[in-house]
Amino acid sequence: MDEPRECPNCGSKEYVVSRNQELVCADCGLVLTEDVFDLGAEWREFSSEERDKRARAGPPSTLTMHDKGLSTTIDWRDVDARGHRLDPRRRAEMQRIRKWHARSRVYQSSERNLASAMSELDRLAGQLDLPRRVRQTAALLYRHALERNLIRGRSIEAIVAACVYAACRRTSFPRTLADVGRYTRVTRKELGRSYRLLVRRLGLQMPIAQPEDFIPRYANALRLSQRTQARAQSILMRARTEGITSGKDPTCIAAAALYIASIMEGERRTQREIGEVAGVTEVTVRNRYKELVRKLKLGVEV
DNA sequence: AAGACGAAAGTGGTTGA
DNA sequence: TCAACAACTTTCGTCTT
Repeated sequence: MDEPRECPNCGSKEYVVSRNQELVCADCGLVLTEDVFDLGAEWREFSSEERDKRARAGPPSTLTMHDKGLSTTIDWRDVDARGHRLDPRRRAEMQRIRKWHARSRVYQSSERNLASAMSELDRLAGQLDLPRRVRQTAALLYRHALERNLIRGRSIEAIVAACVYAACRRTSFPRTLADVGRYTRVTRKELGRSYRLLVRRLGLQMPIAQPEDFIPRYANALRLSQRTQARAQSILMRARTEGITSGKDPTCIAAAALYIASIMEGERRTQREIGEVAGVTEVTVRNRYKELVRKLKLGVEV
């Protein structure tokens, strides 16, 4: 079976897991892997003293070994297999074993939680096309949530989705709650609740989403030119100085600005097309764009 | 035929008593 | 906790291209 590997650089067998889930040599800092979860072994949880005290028996529990390995339970009664009482010496030993057993289970359960959470995170992030930095932010948030015991009693899926959304917000990578919700079984309501919980309990402060953030993504989906994008951006800038943007759904504003820009630049898209990529109805695109035209006095011949 | 339009009624979330 | 409220959606009939 696998012994903890030696660091190829300095020979140390001590490792730490860095913030972004990389396995790092504790002595020289060499990064050994970027994906610690694939190792499947829990030995990295043993700190130096612990490892000396604990002799390993059996293989490392892998992620696929759901309830095997260490998770056998130990009877609380101080009797042996034949039902005879144990002598005090044996009893003390059993106490010790139970204690460690319980501790290892705590590790295991949080490890297992983390493992399934990370695979869910990966799946969700993949569907949403999230870049690495957003995924890492999400993973970090999840770890914090786990440390703060926010997961217990809630579904992993919900918290993961909330972390993903929060990560998008934090990194100003524009995905809406609805976008995230689209790829998870978690209901919108539950997702929103989890997200608020996360923000509150982790003391996060979020930059509010700006309409501008959504322009590139929508424009891309609609195959609109850079000129049109720039035009939309400048419309939004003016809208902001006029104070029209506050209180409205930023995606709606972005959609409306793009609609106007597409007409001005001669690459008209229908209200429906734009509404579709922005996830709003044609009616709302219309209302917002009418408002923009009126308040900004834009000369758009329709 | 498809898109744009606007009115009216309905929905889910926020706010403030 | 409840009601009022604003933003947004749905639906639908009509007008424009």
